[in-house]
Amino acid sequence: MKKTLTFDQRCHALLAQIPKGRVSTYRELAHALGSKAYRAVGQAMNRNPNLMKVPCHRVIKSNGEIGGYALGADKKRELLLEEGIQVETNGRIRLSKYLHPYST
DNA sequence: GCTTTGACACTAA
DNA sequence: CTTAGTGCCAAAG
Repeated sequence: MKKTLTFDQRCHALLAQIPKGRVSTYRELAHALGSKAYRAVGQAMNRNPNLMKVPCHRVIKSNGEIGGYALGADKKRELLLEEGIQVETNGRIRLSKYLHPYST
């Protein structure tokens, strides 16, 4: 039995901690892992970890923009609205209000 | 084991 | 505000 958890897997783990109606950013996520692999974090999502298991749609850019999504950024925006997350007319999200604070 | 690929971040102009 | 360029890291080829 080995863990050898890949960077991606660790991202999924943190992602799973994000409650509904809350979001996180690629930067925060990477920072929580003690890395600056902002890009790698996104990679983990794009590789479709488990859309049913990991709330990939709750991860946005550090500047508040929606960012991308494997199923389309538009779809992602819908999901976020479903979560009760308001999106500014400029297509941005107020991080100061929805950003999930990690325990670490 | 080096090269390519990205759902990003940051700075400068 | 936008555009362009550079830096960053891990996974896949």
